[in-house]
Amino acid sequence: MTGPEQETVSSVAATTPAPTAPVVLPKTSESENLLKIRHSMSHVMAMAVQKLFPKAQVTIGPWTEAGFYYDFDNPEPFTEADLKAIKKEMGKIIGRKLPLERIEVSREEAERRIKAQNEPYKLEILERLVEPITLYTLGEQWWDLCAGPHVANTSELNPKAFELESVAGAYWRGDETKAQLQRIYGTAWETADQLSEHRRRKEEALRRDHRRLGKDLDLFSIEDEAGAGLVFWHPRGARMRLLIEDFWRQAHFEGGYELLYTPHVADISLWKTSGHLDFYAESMFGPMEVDERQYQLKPMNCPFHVLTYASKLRSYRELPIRWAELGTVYRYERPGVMHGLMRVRGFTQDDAHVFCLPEQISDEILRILNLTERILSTFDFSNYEINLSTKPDKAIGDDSVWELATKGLIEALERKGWAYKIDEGGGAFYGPKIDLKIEDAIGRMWQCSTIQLDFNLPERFELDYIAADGSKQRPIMIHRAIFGSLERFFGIMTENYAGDFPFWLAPEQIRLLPVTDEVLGYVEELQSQLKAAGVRASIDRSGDRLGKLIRTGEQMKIPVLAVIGAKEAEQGAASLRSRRDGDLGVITKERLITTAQSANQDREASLCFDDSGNVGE
RNA sequence: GCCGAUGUAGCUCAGCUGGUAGAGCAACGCUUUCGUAAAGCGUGGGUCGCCUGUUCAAGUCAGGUCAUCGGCUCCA
Repeated sequence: MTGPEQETVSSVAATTPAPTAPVVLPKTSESENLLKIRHSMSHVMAMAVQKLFPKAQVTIGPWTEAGFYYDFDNPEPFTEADLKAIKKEMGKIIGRKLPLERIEVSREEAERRIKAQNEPYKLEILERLVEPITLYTLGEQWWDLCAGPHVANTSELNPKAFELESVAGAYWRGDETKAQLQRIYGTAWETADQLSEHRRRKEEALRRDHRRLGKDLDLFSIEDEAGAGLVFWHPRGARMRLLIEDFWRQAHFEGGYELLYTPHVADISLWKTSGHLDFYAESMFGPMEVDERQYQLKPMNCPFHVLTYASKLRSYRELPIRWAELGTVYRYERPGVMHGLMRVRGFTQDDAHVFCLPEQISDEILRILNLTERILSTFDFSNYEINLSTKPDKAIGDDSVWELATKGLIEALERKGWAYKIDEGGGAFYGPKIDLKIEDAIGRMWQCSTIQLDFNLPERFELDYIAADGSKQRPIMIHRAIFGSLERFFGIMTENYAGDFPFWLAPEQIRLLPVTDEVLGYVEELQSQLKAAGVRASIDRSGDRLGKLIRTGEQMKIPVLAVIGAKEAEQGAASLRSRRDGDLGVITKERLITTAQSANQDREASLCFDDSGNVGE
């Protein structure tokens, strides 16, 4: 468990950030200067590439949040060594203090200049440009079609504040049927300090990578032999998942839901009826034949919940019906797209469906928003970005239904008091939706939760209920997921906490560290008492010295390490060291047990003792 | 699926232009019974992702395949 790699990892974790003034990284979108730098830097790179690789044709080269990239069509892919050479050439160009000049040209003039250079992609770009057509020269020789803005001279570019980061394939115009280009990614800043801060952040993201932590903390694995995108939950990860699921179930029961279990496969006719076979087939595992019937592994849970609804006659008095399920689904993902727990082929949705009356929409959505907030905030996600997506051009259902439903969503958001953006026409063909993104500890946004109205499935399965007047009516169906995918959420949460899980969620909460073998009897007694109280306590029996026991415990990010030597054993106590809060002092075992127990009950992030009642010094 | 890179012990990695594998940590054993981030010594452990080919000889070369990583595309 302890490799050289881990040493780096844990020493980063152990050292508090340097107390020097923090470098604030400006965003391209906020800094005109940075935007110019990056724009110009991409031109400098393109010029460097064309000098070193005369056959390279240029395409586009925009700025990004952390830098810039440029796509080239080059007969040979660029290598790492090429990047070094390109960077060196860029340094030379910058050193020559070349002016960048904006020139406005006629379409004909631009075309003439491009043809002279034999740049077919530029010609294609030109076709789509509207006047005024501008180009920027870089020195005497080189120019590119560009709207700008740019720095006035390469002397404004800091040769110590940029780096070429990677090379990757990219399609022309992002279309996979078009030519594959070579994209070179770079990062560029105003100062060298900003560049090193950018590097530090990249390392920080690496340190938090759930794939790394999943391995180091022994939470899960993905096994080649079983196949890509299929997750094995190890005992420690499984324990955490169970805690998450238990909390989720409790929250759902309290939130007025009932839970369902449905099969993993069903006769393929179900997927014909639902329409998935028509519009979702390429994301589905192929069918399997059993007893001359075709069965289909489920990519979604909804048809099962719909069938459950349809299993008997429903009255309006029953509505709203709220059913949730932790349903494991399988989806075909193309090779090469899998990514740790974030993108897999088998995952568990925290899926729920609400069947309700049209006039109940707003109440039900509000109820879902409240439950969503409750569940996400328990994992310390409390900054949200909300999108409301409305009717697209191609849609089913009457305008009046869409209007009613969209109004219901807006009303719920207003009642909740949450700010939201409207994505006009961004809804699914079968109904409007609300998507919610959460912000993690290092400012990244992740979309997990989604609430979608569905006018399609009730229609296809001819769902109905008996209304007050005795007539048959179609219910409104709402799909919603809060975690989205349990696997993916687990990955996001792991990165959010950087593996330093809150006390209640940690797979191993308290590790007892015997200073000598003499105290093992007492340590074992304490462990079984903690376990009896539902606290996940373990004993480090390695026989290593205390320093090593602590080191190992910290590396495994155990929330509480309990040092027990002769003194503590005699006092019936433990000397506690909290990963989050440092030394907690010597605490009697009774207090430790009750405090840990209530911390579990209240889902606390750490153990908290007030000062009274500590044992001696 | 596409472009590029990678795949050697449980982990992290070394192994030059082909001559049947090494280190550190981990594991195990012995000694040490130790007080808040690594005690000492020793032992075991790999058909070098998999298949096929070239060669007297393949971890090393070639082809295929699977997986992983960085992207593209797609998406929970």
